[in-house]
Amino acid sequence: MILPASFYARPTLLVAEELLGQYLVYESPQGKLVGEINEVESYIGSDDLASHGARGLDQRNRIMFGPAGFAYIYFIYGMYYCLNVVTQEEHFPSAILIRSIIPILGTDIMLSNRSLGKSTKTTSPKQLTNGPGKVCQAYGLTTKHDGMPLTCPPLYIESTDKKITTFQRSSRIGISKAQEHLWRFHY
DNA sequence: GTAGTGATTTTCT
DNA sequence: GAAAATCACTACA
Repeated sequence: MILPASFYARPTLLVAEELLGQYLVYESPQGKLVGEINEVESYIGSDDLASHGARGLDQRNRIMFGPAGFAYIYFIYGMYYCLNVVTQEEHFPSAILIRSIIPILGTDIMLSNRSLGKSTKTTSPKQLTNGPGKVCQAYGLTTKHDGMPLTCPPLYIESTDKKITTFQRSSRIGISKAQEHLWRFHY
């Protein structure tokens, strides 16, 4: 079953925890892609200095201030995109960054999307989508998908009835601020 | 195996 | 002008 908007319209840390083990599905032009979410990070409120929402509403982060259940995709480091899921109520900046997934279906499509022409040695199937930039590249997601709903095809998260109870918490990756928050969940 | 660094562009100061 | 929610390549152990 597709997770409804009401699932996302709850406290961000709770949603992040329950997203582990669910399937991120994208019915791409090339075919259906499915992956199990195994790493997420939360970005919550205007007090979270590591969050784009901390500096107030602007052109890039406006989706974070919108209602729950939408995709927030932004461009970073000149070459990568990151996919977030917007949570909680409208006007409150909060989102969950999908950091890593395990490919389930459409692995060949993901591989061709990533088109790693050079090094096939260091790229094992496990490393295909084990980073936020890689997930977007494998799924073919760009800022064209920014603000797209996650509650209906082609892009949505499928509930697996699986509840991950053994996961780890740690500080977030790739940021320099607010590292005291253990808002990264993975297993 | 780990450690260090270049790529590249959007956005804010 | 500088930093950024990253990744892959190179060098060295």
